[in-house]
Formats: sequence, C-alpha cells, structure tokens
Amino acid sequence: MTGARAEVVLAAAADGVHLTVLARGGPGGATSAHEVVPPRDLPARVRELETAHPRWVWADTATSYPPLLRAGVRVERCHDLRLCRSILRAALGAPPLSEVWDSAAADELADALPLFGAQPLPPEEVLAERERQRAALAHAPEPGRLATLLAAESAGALIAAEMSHDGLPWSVPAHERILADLLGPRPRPGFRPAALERLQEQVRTELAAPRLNPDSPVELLRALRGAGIEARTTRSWELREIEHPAIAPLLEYKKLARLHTANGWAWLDAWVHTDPDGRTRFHPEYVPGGVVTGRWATRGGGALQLPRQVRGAVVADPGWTLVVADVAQLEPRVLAAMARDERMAEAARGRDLYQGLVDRGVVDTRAHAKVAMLGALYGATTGASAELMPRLVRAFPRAIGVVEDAARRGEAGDVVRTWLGRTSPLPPASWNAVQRRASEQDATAADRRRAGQRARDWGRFTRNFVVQGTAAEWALCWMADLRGRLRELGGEPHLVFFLHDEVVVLTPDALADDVATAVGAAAASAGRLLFGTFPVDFPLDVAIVDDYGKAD
DNA sequence: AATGCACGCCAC
DNA sequence: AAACGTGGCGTGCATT
Repeated sequence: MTGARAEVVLAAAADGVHLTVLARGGPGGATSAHEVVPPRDLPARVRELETAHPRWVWADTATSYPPLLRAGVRVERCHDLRLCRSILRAALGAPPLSEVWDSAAADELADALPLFGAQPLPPEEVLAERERQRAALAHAPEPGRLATLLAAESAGALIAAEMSHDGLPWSVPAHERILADLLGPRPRPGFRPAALERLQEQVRTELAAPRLNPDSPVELLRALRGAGIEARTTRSWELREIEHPAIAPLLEYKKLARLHTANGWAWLDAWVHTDPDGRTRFHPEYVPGGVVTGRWATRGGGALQLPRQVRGAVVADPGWTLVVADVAQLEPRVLAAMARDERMAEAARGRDLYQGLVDRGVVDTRAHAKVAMLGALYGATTGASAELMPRLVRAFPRAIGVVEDAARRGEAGDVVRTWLGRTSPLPPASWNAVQRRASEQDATAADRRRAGQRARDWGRFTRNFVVQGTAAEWALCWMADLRGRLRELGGEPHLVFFLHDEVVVLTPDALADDVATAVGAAAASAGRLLFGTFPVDFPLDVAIVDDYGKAD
C-alpha cells in the first residue's frame, strides 16, 4: 500500500520550502520532481498536490502541520520522521540491525533530534533520513506489522494536530453552573469558594485544630493523630474506613478542593478561549507517542484527566451533536487476540467480557472477574486479585501466558514488543547496577532483596507494556480509519476528543446516525487490520448526546 | 525566586 | 477490592 503511493518530502530551507516528489515509495523511490516555494505559498501548493493523494513526509507533524491547518489545508496521509524514527530505533535496538543507523549522518541526526522541527533540517538531510527509515524498516523483524505501526503513528500525528487545532467545544456557562452548584459563586480574587471555607471550618472544629490547612498532608496527619485517629496516610480511600465526625467533611473538602484547583474558574480562564469563529473551545496539546507504551500524552489543561464532574461542560454547538464511543474492555480483548486465545475470545464475544467470564464459570461474580483480569494485566501480587489469578490461568492459559512471558522477560532485563512491534525500552543503568550487585560474591541479603524487587517492578512494566501498547495500536488504527470515514461523510464531522479507548466526534445533527455507524465500522476495521480473521470483536458503547456528561 | 521532590487525586 | 500498570498536574515543602 505504501509502495504505490507517491511521497512528497517537505523541508524548510533559507530559500524557501523544498518539495521533493518521490514518484513511488519503496526502496530506491525515484525523485521525479523538485521545487522550492516561498513559505507563504506553501498552503496553496499543498492543496494542489493533495488532489493526487500523496503521502507527505516531514520531520515533525507537530510543527509542520499546524500552519497548514491555520490556512485551512488538511492532508490525508503523512510519514512523521520524528515519531517513526523513535519506533524504528527501539525496534532495531539489537545488533547487528542497528548498523542501519550507524552512519555518521544518523548520529548527527540523533544529536539534532531535539531541534527537529524547531530548527528545520536541511532538505538533503530530510531525504536521507527518509531513505534510512525505509532501509531500517526492511531490516526490521516483522516489517509488515511495523509498517502498519508507522502508518498508524503518523495518522495519529495528523489527528492530534487537527484535534488540537479544532479544540473541544466548551460551554463556559455550563461549566460555571457546575462550579456554582458545588462550590458556590465565583470567589473574588485572592479568596476561596464559600463551600471550601465552610468545610474547612467544620474539619478544624471536629479535629480541634483551629489553624489547620487541610491541603497540607503533614499538618493534616498531625491533626488527625491529635484527635486520636490513627491514619497512616491522608489518602481518601484510607480515611473512608475511619469513623469520626471529622471524616465526612474532610472527604467532601478534598473532593471539592480538587475540583476547584484542577478544573475550577482558574482552569476556565487559562484553557478555554473564544476562537476566531466565535466558538468557545478547549485546546489541549496532544502528544502522540508521548507515553512509553505508545499511548498519547497531553500537555496543558489535563485533557486526559477531565473529571466526570465537568464533562457536562462539553456542549455541542446549536445544530451539532456529539457522538461519544468507547470500547468495552479493550485491553483484555486485545490480549485474547494477540495470544490467539480462542477460548478467551469466545468468552469475550458479548458486550460484557467480565460477565462472559462469570457465565462460563471462570469466576463467581462480575466484580471478581474485573479485579482478576486487571490484576493479570497489571501484575497484582496480593489480595483478591492475586488469589483469583489461578482461575484465569486455568481458563485461559494462552492469554495469561502472554503477559506472564512478558513479565519474565522484563524481570530478566530483556525488551518486549507489542503486536505491531513497538519495542519497550531497556531498564535504566541503575537497574542493571542493582542486579549486578546482587550477583556478586559478597552480596548481602538486602542486595538480593532489592534486586528481586526491582526485577519484579520491571516485569510488571513489561507485562503491562505489551497489552497497553497493543491496545494503543488498536485505538490508533480505529481513529485513523474513522478519520477516513468522516472525510467521506463530507468532512464536517470531526474528532474532537480522544481518551485511550474513547472518542468524541462533533457532527452536524443530520449526520449523527451516519457517524455512529462509521465509528462501529471503524472498530471492526481496526480489529481486522491488526488481527486478521481471528474471531475477537470490539463492541462499542455509542451515545448520541448534546453534552459529554450525558454519555455515561 | 526558582527548582525538584513527595504526596494525592484525576483519567484510562 | 486494594494500592498492582501508564500518565498530568496542583499543592506543600525543602533545597538551591
């Protein structure tokens, strides 16, 4: 698929933006044309060339694409050299494959990496990097899957830039109503909301600590002990176990204080703005590949932690609707597929995988199914979760074997790979030092204990890496496919939010049903792209709503 | 005054 | 149910 598509390599230089058309992809892609355009003419030229549906190759989508978006130009496909380089380097980490990267030019590029985008690379370097990546891909284990990953990662970069540009519809009045209901009217600058002041006074009275700042864990712990309460920490879930008149107002204080500091009026002032078109939007910066497993990160405004409390402020514009879709139990389904575990896939066939486990007698309750499964994915070692594990091992030896194997590899200091080939980092030097120390002649029991602890810690990381990373790949493919379908619907419906296994599309009312259908079709398509005919499905919960708060 | 860390809580 | 995976971020507090 990449082979037949023409590529246009884009690089900025002093004399203008260089566009090099590679008539066909694949090794030795022939240069058929080269031109230099003034930066101000670039959007128009990109728009012209886009009619032939090329793949745009550039150093960094996050810096190259936004100017095009501001000029009203969107592209269908790209290859993001920065993101793909990072994946390829990790994938080819073991000698002798790394020789592909050992040229002096590659080292220079590695040094220049932080400048990618910020300081444009010379056009010849961009072209050379493109060819190096082509060669590296050919040398990689499972080049077909890795090519899919590079395409998905690059598509994600486009989507991230577009979503950051478009923003999430945000109703300031709706948000202010939520805040007023819970916290009281907006306090004057330098003052705190009435509800917090009142609760703080209650806590102070009940603990007989008139000057207590409940936001200080140190002070709070001391005050609790002064009142005869033996708390180990000030975490809410521990405090909840305690019977004392101070606890209820304290928990309420913590909840509201969190809302006020994280998503209160200050957050509104900082992150919600009126766009040139007069609409109010929250514009988080999405960071594809920002998490080691391949999940996205975000910067600014805490977009990946939007509390349910304030989701009612995400309101569609008049005449528009939100289509909210999330995948039910994505990670266990992905695990079943990557393990080729037919029995687990069969148990997952319905909408509710956890209930499926109960129905097949694997565990007795849905709650147990959930803790057992999450425990398997995270590496739980204690409690009910760990106790239920043997049942899962017996029922789904192949699936559990995949995560157990990943854990063993991590404990041994080896890398693991996701389904499409994203490779985990090696443990840090300090980890190796601790392991070495434990194997020395004069190692103490403490040395060995520490080494075992660190080894198991890293094993839990690699265990989760393979599943979380493969789930992230599925989600990327889902979104990329959905983006294509939304373009086919005419381009008005567009993605406005993404949260690991959940998307929000903003669409004209009339197209809401078509969008809902597209979201489901994209999920099925992503499943086939990754796992072929393996019979695992990815059921969605889809809601057509005018505000995000109504979606769950 | 700026910086870094610990804590705690939000999301998945 | 318990504190086991990935993150961002606000606050307090010690350090520079």
